[in-house]
Amino acid sequence: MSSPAFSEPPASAPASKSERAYRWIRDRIDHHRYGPGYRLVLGAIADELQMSVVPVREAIRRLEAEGLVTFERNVGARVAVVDEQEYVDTMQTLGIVEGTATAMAAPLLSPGDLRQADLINRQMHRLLKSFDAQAFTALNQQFHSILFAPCPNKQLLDLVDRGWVRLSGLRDSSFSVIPGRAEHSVAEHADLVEMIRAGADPLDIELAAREHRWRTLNAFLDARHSATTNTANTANTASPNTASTNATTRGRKNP
Amino acid sequence: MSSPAFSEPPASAPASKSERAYRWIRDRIDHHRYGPGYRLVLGAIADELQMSVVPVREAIRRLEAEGLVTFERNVGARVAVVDEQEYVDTMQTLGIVEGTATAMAAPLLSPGDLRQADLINRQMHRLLKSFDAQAFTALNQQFHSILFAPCPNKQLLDLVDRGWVRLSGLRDSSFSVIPGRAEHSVAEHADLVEMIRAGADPLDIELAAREHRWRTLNAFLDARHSATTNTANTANTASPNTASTNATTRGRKNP
DNA sequence: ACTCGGTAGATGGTATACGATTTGACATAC
DNA sequence: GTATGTCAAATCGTATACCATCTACCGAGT
Repeated sequence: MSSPAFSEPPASAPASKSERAYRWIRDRIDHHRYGPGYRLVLGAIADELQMSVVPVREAIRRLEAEGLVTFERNVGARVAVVDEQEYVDTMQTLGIVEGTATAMAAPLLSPGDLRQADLINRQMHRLLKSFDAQAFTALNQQFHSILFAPCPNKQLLDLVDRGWVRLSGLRDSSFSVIPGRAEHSVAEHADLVEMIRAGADPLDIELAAREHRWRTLNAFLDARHSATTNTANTANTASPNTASTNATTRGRKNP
Repeated sequence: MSSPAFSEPPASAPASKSERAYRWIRDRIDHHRYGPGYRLVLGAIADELQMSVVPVREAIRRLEAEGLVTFERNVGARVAVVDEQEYVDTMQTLGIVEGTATAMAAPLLSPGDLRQADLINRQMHRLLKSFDAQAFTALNQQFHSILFAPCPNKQLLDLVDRGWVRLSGLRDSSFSVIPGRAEHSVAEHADLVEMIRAGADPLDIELAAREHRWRTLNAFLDARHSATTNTANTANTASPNTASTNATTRGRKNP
């Protein structure tokens, strides 16, 4: 009864195929395997996952509703392209909801949590020398996740989560594109933790967290507008997606 | 309820069936034809809309992703039941995003817009005598919609919209359950418009709008906790859904 | 009476099949 | 050389069919 040939699917959690498809696609989007603009072809995905197109369609509907993919009738779905305007909007919105979530979570954070956050920030500080945007971004998310995790409002946490996911398409580049932003970010992190530890007014914490994110946004916009011609090249070296994006935006096929 | 500018398909091309199914179901949820807990049976809906179940399934996936319906594998979908905790969370979240949206929109409001808002609030004031929760709520939404409509952040507007939709299941009862809340609400509306007209600090506007909503929430919670036994009856007379909800929660069929 | 177990019907899950639409390319005319 | 028309391939949209699973009901055993 241990492991006969039959009854291969794990009896414990037989997730539906559409669920599997959803997770599979989402995973590839999250991990940048499918960059912005990548065409999601039903048949191909179904084939690769060894299922029919129907579950894949449903998965894509969900992703569409979540704003992760765009959809055009009779043409198909592609990973949502985050243009500058959307990036700005999302970043702004994330600042708002994350700020409030952090403020709501602040009184519920244990000393251990705060120490953990400090630890991560210290790691980020060390990373400043041999700078690795990928790793830095990952730590950044960890840091903030700790701070807003105890927020009792599930809705709000969900929104924060979605904001992060939406940005995942190009958030690597944020730090790499903006000179000096990473250093400031680390310093602001330390301040934020200190405020929480000191039991500051929730509204102050909220605004501090919000401003922290908005400053990154503003730095991005400044850098973008001052050096318009140069940015393209910088972005190219930082994110390997750019090339494929350009290639896939025009034609119908994926490379 | 009515989504903002985007997500409106060009009228020229006939909408896909899954799109039609989506709108059809969503409309019934918005208009309380399908109350919380109502079972959405694929076959029945497909039959009524004269299509196969496949498009209906996709529509339900979208609704699921939007949080309007809950789903259980091999059992089916039902209109999301908003329990007290969810109501609180949603109301709180709505206060946050709506507050910021209102603040962002404030400098972009024309004198005409403000007059329009005033007009609606005056109507609400008149309604206070012959009180009609349904109408009052509708006007309330109109009022706030005017105030946050020019907010340039589409993401944020989308979140506000979703918040309103999520609450539509029981927001009628908010005003009817809470004694005196409607009066205060009208007064706060007037204050809010005046602040905007005077060009107040955006942060002040934001917090005023937020507090306005949170006060409704707090009033609801107070009323709920002080008179636990009585509230149930009041709610019953206000919302006809309650009976059917109880009936459908246990069994699998809808009445 | 109560519980357990089995069975039938209802409903969801998925595969397959076929029609509809779009796209890209090639050929032809100007 | 450019524009336009035609066609085939790719892909999406939907219907139908069939299997899997759940629920409700009913009868046997205690």
